[in-house]
Amino acid sequence: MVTEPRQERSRARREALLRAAIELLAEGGARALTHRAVAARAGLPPASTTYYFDSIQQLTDAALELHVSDRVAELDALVSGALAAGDTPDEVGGLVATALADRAADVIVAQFEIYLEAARNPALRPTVAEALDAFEQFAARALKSLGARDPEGVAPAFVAVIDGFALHRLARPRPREEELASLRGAIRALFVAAVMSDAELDRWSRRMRQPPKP
Amino acid sequence: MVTEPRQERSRARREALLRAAIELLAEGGARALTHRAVAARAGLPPASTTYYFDSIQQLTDAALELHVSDRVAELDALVSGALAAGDTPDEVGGLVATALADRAADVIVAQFEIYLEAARNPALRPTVAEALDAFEQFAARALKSLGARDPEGVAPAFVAVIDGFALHRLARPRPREEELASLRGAIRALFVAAVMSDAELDRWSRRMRQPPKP
DNA sequence: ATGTAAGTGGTACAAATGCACCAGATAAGT
DNA sequence: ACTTATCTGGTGCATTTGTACCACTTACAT
Repeated sequence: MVTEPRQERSRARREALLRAAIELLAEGGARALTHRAVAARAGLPPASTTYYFDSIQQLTDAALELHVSDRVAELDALVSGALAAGDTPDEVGGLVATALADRAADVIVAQFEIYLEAARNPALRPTVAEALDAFEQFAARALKSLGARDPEGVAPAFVAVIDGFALHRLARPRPREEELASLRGAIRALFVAAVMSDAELDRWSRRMRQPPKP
Repeated sequence: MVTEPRQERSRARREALLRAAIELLAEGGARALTHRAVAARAGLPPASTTYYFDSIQQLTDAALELHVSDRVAELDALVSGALAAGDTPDEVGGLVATALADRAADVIVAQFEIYLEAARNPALRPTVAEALDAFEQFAARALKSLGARDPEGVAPAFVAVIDGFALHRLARPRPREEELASLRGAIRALFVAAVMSDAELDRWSRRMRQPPKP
């Protein structure tokens, strides 16, 4: 068992190891997360990893948790900024879309690695759930301030579409303008649907062509 | 260099190794993909992996490609089925949403591992891009048959929201009904926006409350 | 049928990896 | 100042891993 560091320099070293781990994870996937590689990336002796963490799994988990809390803080600033800077809903949506589309790839890769790891390791779920809930609360806050009828109900879709776009962007980069147009369109679609009443949605839904029978 | 198998039994063995690799990838991530583990899972001797593949990386890539083509075939059947079975757009959307939400977790995990691997290994990009394009073409086909104004333009958002929901479901499982309601709502929002004209969208957009200045 | 290419299964081994250990240095509490 | 807990950096080792090797069997073309 390893206890939390009591000295400042030590705390900094521990954190350096975690950030090095995140970098390696983003660059090379879980395979790249070895004691030696993490220590080397952090510029620390090989044994430092085993001093601060009982196992490589524990190191990984701790790194994921740190990254998650970083992302929550980042989004907090982003949403506040967009709401303060944007004059119209489309502008706010555009600002958020741009900021999210411009995130560094390795940050996103690491975040998604965490989601996947949480899928197999339930011990990580509470941390991830907290982050996802936080993301959705930010979205709900923004949606509410724009007059959405059911901010909490729409928020998950909002976060989902953003992460979905990010995931696809990693795997198949598209021209930035095309990507942004798509993302803005999706955000606007969710915005509009969020302010429509059920009856109005139904009315529009009925305007769609019926699927042709083969 | 390893050539394609000439004998049927051999081809089957190669494929068994690839499917075993996908299983292991879903269960334990990239760390779990070792020669021995793959061979053991496939019930084959340890050396079979080195006979069929030059390196573990090549094995991994081949496995990812196989999985991708499986998913494309699966979606083909799904979309055709939903379009044939659903009477209204909401029904079609509901059918698709349900089928997608009910996919086995390990299938989705493997798929997303592939996206992330493509982010770091550009050699995989063409394969993944092909799959994403195929997904979007299916979506565009469905959207078009429902009367969307710009099916190709909306399709990426459609696929993004579906994958986004899937990703979040892995990391933070929610009650099935809640999840389905969210997903159906998002799909309906994209449907409705897809049949609205730009002018109509603008009109609705203007109905939103302006963000309050702090 | 028979020679050759393809496939099989077992073993071997160098390298990498996770983790343990420990002697000395450093900081914190008294 | 002194003592104790914490931290550091180096080395050692058992396991696991990737890959090479090879004797043997099976399938296929001639």
